[in-house]
Parts: sequence; structure tokens; C-alpha cells
Amino acid sequence: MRGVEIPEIRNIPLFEGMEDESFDLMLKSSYFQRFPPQVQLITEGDPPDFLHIVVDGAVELFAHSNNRETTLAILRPVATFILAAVLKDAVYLMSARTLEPSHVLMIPSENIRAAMVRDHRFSRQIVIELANCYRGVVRAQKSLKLRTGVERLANFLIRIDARGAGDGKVRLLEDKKKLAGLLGMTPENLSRAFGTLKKYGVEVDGNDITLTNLEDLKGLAKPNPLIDDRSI
Amino acid sequence: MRGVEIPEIRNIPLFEGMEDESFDLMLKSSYFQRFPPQVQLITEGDPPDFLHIVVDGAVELFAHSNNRETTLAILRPVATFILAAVLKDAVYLMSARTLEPSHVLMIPSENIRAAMVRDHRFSRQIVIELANCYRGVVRAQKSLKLRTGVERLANFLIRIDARGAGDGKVRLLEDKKKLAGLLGMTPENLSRAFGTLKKYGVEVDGNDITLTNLEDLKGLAKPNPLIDDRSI
DNA sequence: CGACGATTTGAATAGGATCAATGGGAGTGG
DNA sequence: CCACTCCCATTGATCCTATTCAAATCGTCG
Repeated sequence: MRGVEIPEIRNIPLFEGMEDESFDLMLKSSYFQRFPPQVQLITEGDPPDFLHIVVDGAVELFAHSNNRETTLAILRPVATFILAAVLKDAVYLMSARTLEPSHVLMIPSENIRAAMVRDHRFSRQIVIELANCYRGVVRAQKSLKLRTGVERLANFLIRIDARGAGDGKVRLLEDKKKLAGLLGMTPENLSRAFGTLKKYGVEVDGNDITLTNLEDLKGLAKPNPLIDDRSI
Repeated sequence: MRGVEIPEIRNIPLFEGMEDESFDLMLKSSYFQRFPPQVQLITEGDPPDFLHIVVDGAVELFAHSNNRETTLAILRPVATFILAAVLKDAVYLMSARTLEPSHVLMIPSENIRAAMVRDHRFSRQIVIELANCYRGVVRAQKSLKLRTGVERLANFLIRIDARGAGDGKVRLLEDKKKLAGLLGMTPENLSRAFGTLKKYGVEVDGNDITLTNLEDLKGLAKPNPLIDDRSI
């Protein structure tokens, strides 16, 4: 596949500043593929053949142990996954499946490593991307260990409102089952958490949420930039 | 400070393969310092001036929110910390304090970034180190979300036994309060968890633990290489 | 000896999970 | 268009895990 012809790919921040030639070389034997929902893209324990990049749609990262399953993240464009496994050439620690019809770019691991040697700027971008992934997991862990379920939900709502128009009108992109997993609780519990938040001005109508009293909600949630602000 | 003269530092795997000159340049304006226990080395929210490397002793990574505190990791030699913040030049997400008298190498962030541009091999090592850190947090999160407190403790014991002689004689290096925090539970709960594990052949004598029935213990713990095996 | 902190134990509570049952669309096929 | 089915979401009841509060014990260090 040749990449320079597809602006959707060429303009991904990760590739900013790469030479066209270098870029095209890297995209050799890559795939840019559409998947329907619920397709498992990778499986934990497998060795990494490709770096994956979600260009459109949504991908869930999850893991199993003891017959239990947990959602570790839900990725939306543009996001890479399993970068660490690719760089280390070590088996995946997580599995991934599409949640929606998705468009995924897959670049052979070997090409990534070669491009990093060839192209300093790209290497730098990869390092930044990996550092961002790391900080994302650290944030998630802080949230899990320092907050109750209700607090996590409240902060989640505040965060996506701020990322959107900030007018208190919020739309959940994933179904509540997945959201529950992401927030580290059961669906039943999420339902009750929404119930608890009613007193703080959270109105639920299916996947449309309205925050009518952001002050009160923040009073409960106690948002913390070192957990919630993804831009730092 | 000059580094080539201190084998303890020169032989850190992270610096393997670096040119002496390059290495010495990097260690310019670095500090190799001893700290007593309970010294706070960095504070979350502060900008990163130095990459820190624990060469001797033990360092706890922890974080605050809502008046609550949680232990995120306990580092023992040789380990880096806050690497991601240094590479991104972004504020720390965690604080760090010494738990024991410790010897810490501190290298100016700027020097790290410069050395990465100058020295490919070093750059590669840094990337691997960062990827390892990432995978460490992912493992921790899987453990938290997929296991109960008792299971986490059981796996912890199995793991440190395997890392040691594997003869069932295990010594806890940290006090039980810290261990509890690390495992995501309260000290009271850890105490009860040890009580629960008695039936599985776990005998406790202060900080000396004996595992008399590894089979039973593993039956309960269900160890999983994708969580517990840090070498992959 | 006395004080202090760490650890353990007990009792009460809270937070979250599980099990069960119901309501509510969306999609399917007649 | 309607009946049917299926899955998601909600609600209730109950159970279990883990936290909190309180108290007792133990060991160490001055």
C-alpha cells in the first residue's frame, strides 16, 4: 500500500514531519482495512506483527484472567494501540476488538522499528506517543484507587462535557455496559450511580445526558487536573 | 559530576553501549546523592527537572486526590522513575519518597533528551525502558480489576518466591502498611488476607513468610504470566 | 519503664457484586 | 402493520468484599 495518496493517513500527527519517501517505505506491506463491529483484532499473549492505528470507529482494549474480563480502554480516532509490545517485540498484554464499524491502519512492527532508526523526528513522535499512553494508564490507575465509582462517573461526565461544547449537553458514545466496564463497575452499579447523581443535576435520557448543575457536580467529583486533564 | 569513574553507575543496563564521552557529557550537572528514609524526592504537579534512577535503597511512588493517598509502586534498584514526564517535559503525575536510606542518581532532563538525539543506542534503551514501565502499569491495572485482594496477595507471594530461591521461604522487604497500599487494600485487610491464606499453607512470622503448599496456593491464585511474569 | 508505632482482631458499615425480575426499544418475520 | 424476540437498561433484594472505627497486643527504641 502507498500512503502519501491518502491524506487521512498522511495527516495523522504521529507522521507529521516525516519525509514522503520514508513514510511510503514504512507503509509498505501495511494494511488500511475496514472491520465490522465486534471483530477481535488482537489477542493477549500473541506476538506483535503490526502496530495498529484506529483511524475511524472505536476499539476496545480488554483483558482476561480467571474467566473474568475487564475493559481497559476504549480508543477513538486517532489512537495507536499495542505500541509498547511492538517496540519491545513482546507479546500483547491486552486484546482488542472493534465496537463500531472501524477503519484501522496496520503497519508491520519491523517497519516501525526501521523507520525509527531512519527518521529522528518520527522516533521522537513515537516516544511522545508512548509516554502519553503510559500517562494515560497512570491516570486510570489513580482514578481507580483514589475514587469511588460514583466519583469516577461524575468526573467522566465533567470531562466529556468540557471536551465538547461545555454547555452541559453530553452524549454517551458507547453503550452503558461498556461504559460501566471502562469505569470499573458493573452495569447495575452504573445505573445506580446515575441515580445517585440525580441530586447533583444529572439528567439521563438514554444516551443523552444533561448536566444542569455543574457546580454541585464538581463539588462531589472534585476533579483533579492530574487525573482528568488529558492535555498535560 | 563525572560518571565513568563510578562503575555502579556506568554498569546500569540503561547506559550499556554508550560512548564514554557521550556518557560523561550526559552526567554533567547530574547528582548522585544519598537520602535518608522518608524524604520526598518529587511532588506531583511539579515540572520535571531530572530523571531519577534508584541505585540503592527503595522509593515509593504515590499520589493524592481528595485527601486520599495511594501507593502506585515501590521501586528497588535499578529502576528509573518519572521517565515519561521527562520525555514529554510535562508535570509529574506521581510523587516519590524514599522508604529506606537510598542512593539516587539524578540526570537533568535536558541532558537525557540531548543524549537521545546524539546516541541511537541510548535512545533505543530509553524506549525499551519506557515500554517496560508502560507494561508494568498495565499489569498492575489488570491485577486490580481482575483479582480480589486475597488473590493479589497470593500472586504477590508466589512471584517473590519465584524471584528468590523458589524454596517457599520469602521475606517481605517492605512493612505491611506499604505492602497493603501496593496491593490495593488497607492494612487491616492485608492482615485478614494473610489469615485467609493460612488454609493454603501460608505461615507468617513477622516479615518472614513460609509457603508450605505451593500447589494449593497456586490453585487459589491462578497465576497468569500476562500479569505476573515481569520478564515478558 | 514508658511511649510510640506497627500489627492484629473485632464489630459495624459501606460500597460494590450477584441474582432475579421487569420494562423498553430495535430489529425480524409474518 | 403487528406480534415476537432479543438485548439492553433499570430496579429490587441479597450477599460479599472491603473499609472504617475501635480496641487490644506486640515490639522497638529512647
